[in-house]
Amino acid sequence: MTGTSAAPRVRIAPSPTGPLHIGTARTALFNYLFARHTGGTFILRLEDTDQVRSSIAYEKDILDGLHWLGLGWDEGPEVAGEAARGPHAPYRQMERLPSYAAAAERLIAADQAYPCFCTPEQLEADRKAQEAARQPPRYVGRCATLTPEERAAREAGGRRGALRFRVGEGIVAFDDIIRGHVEIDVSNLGGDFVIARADGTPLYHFSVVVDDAAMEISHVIRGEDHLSNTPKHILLFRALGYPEPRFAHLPLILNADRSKMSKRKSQTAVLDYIAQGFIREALVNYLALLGWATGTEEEMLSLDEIVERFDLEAVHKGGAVFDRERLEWLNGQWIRRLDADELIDRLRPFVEAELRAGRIDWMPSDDELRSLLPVIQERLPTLGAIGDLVGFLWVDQVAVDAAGLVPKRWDAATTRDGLTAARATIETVGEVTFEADELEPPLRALAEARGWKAGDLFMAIRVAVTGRTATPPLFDTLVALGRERTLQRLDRALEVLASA
RNA sequence: GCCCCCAUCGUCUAGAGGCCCAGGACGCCACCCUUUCAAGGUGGAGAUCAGGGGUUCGAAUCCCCUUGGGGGCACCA
Repeated sequence: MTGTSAAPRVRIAPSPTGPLHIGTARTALFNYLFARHTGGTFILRLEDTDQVRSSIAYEKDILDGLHWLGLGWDEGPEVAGEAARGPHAPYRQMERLPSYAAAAERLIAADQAYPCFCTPEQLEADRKAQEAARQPPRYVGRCATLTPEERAAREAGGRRGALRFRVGEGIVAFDDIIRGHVEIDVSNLGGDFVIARADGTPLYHFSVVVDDAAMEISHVIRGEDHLSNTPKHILLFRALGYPEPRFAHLPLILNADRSKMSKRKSQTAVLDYIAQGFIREALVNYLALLGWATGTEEEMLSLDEIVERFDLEAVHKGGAVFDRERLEWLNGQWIRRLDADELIDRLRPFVEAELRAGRIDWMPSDDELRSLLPVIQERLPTLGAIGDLVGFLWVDQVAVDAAGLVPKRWDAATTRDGLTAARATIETVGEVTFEADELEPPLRALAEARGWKAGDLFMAIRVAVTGRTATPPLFDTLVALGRERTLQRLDRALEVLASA
């Protein structure tokens, strides 16, 4: 156990082998929450020792995503011209190789680790045999008892061994902050495990321990998938003479079928959520409530409010299914809370995306967006829904077909009459000012005079000018469209009806 | 196969022995509002608290077993 009085030091240690995953974001969030709540330090470390799968592009995606979420770190790697921050730089494991080599030397000197010359083929054969015998996979220990002469002989042949850690015997116990007392017999660990590749690069179980010790991590808060591996880490902390941090294993985020959330079955990339128009307030709020609750009935909480209330010991043990519908609801709630300027700023990129995708023909001005806010703000489940909601305002022409133009209770002839009359009314009324309040009464009067249900007439107009049956309120929509374009679209619809 | 973890409405959860024949939210249904769609309001369906044993005057809450689910067991992280 570490000292209890010092401020906590926690870390998020993603490996840049893929885009920022929802699960990583949640783990980062909980570490951040714990650090901020306790006045501790939040550290970011990149675990890039898997050279084959790691890439700088993923690293950027992860860092950008965490920034986007508002989860700033106190200590972390240099990035984009910025110097590394914190007393334990560097924060990329591939830049810390000497420290692992030194730790490895100490273990070898103490005979707690030894080189293993087994080939991948041999290991694979062992595994197959164990599987056939219905035995759990485990390293058979072929190289555990090599004499110095035997080692020398193998090394003379130019072969370099991977480094294995001697697991020994006994039971490792620890008190997980979330799960309570956990005990595991090391005989179930699968035998002596590899801590460094033949090329000298460290493996996760090793580098994570060396770095957590070096960076004085006091609380290791991570996913439950690491629970079974924790004894390996504890063994290494002890062998290296380092104090053991406290552990807290978070429940997993699950697919709908309750398996660990995966790319195959769920949308896992944070960047994809961002691209669809989920906002950080909602994502953070939602993620915080996956596996943790305030104990009250409040559920819309800002990051700061969550920090205030967060309690690691109140985190659940059971996994939680990721429910996108609930996220969308929360997102809509948060969008409605955004003030005008903020919403416009956040909406702009999504309108630009519509333009790039060719779904609209020009870019509306900020003022135009602002004037639309009263009717769209409560209708956006995501920012990305903007195009679908009002994209028809920014296209040269909407697609309408004769059948679609005719309201359910009407026929083509009535629709023709209705639109013709409505056009005339709108043209007349709109001569002076073109406002929703001015347009509605005369059109209602028109419907009344002709014995039409106002809703039917409105629906015919709606489809004629927007090409859709579901839109924001009609008169606001006409105003947004403007008199000229409203009339043009009515004319166009009438032409379509005539030629049908 | 072995080890570990977990278990309250479909989902996220409240609940830390009596306030619970279980509360809230999402989703679903109905109604209200209403020109459509949303939003909002009101109401409803939905959990014998996985099952079975205990402990206790009393258990969703404590213990045990069973079942179910998940995770781990790489020269991945």
